[in-house]
Amino acid sequence: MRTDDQRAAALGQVLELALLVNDDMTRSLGRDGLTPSRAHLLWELRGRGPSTQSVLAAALGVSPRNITGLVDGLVATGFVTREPHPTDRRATLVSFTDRGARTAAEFERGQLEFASVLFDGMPDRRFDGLVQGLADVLDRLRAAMATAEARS
Amino acid sequence: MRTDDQRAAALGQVLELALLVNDDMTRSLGRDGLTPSRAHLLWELRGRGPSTQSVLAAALGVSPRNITGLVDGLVATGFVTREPHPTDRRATLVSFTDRGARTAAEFERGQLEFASVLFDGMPDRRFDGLVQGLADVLDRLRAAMATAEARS
DNA sequence: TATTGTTATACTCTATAACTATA
DNA sequence: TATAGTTATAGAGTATAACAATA
Repeated sequence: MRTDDQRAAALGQVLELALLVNDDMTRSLGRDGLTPSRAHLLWELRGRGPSTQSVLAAALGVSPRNITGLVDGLVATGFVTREPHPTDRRATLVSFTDRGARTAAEFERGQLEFASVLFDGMPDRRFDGLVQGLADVLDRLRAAMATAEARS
Repeated sequence: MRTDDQRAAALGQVLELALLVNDDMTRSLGRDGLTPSRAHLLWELRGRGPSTQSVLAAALGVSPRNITGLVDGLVATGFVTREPHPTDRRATLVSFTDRGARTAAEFERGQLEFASVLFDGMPDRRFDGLVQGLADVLDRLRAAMATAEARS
């Protein structure tokens, strides 16, 4: 049987992992002149192609006002442009600049490198145990957050 | 041999875990009227007892100016007080109010509950595999961030 | 001269509410 | 009447730099 101590230690691992992953990501993005929120917008844009701000607001789960600010920042730093929407004169289309498209494409390369750091040379058995354990924990966490969401 | 796809999927799990843990924590703290940064300050205070702001700045790894703001917020919301330092008239001691001490003590209870959500009913073999995998990944991540730190 | 914490200034992320232009 | 995006306002976290009081 597992002791409370063992569970607390495992939780500590999970919390530290979340912290370190966050820090690593923030630093890496900072080297590209990006913040996590702006990078998230680029990521969504990469998956959707040119998008209106209201679509981006829904995708990121933030207010329209906030999207105005994020796009302002990304325009000022040369990652995206605002173009008139071809048929709806109320809307604007946010599109990549060359630099923005290049940067977003490199997110994938960055992820491969990060996967190397985390998993290269790890024995298969341990890797498999990790993957199964994470799948289980993620299921529990998703379920817990869904019920918390529903209750609110 | 592991494929790139398997590694990418495992990385996706790690990133999602970091995201969900962060969100869950932020929501839970919000219910107590706290932000992550303010909660972090309370956590350090709990481990150290009454502390000067400069000690807290070093503990949180943020600027002294930032600590002024965090303590301002925690004083305004009734979690801590500023007291004169008994021997150094430049410094102030940040101490818990009753409410702050109670809240910080409940962080531990909250962690036990969170551990329950993540691990209750998980087969021992899977739990052990998860713990070993996390230990390995954490070692790699700490090492990578330490060398990145040293290089900068 | 060095340290502690403040004020001054600035940038980012976030929100709600009011408003304009357009559908 | 509803939608898209803006301005207005506000709060929180973060930083550097200048400064006052004290060591």
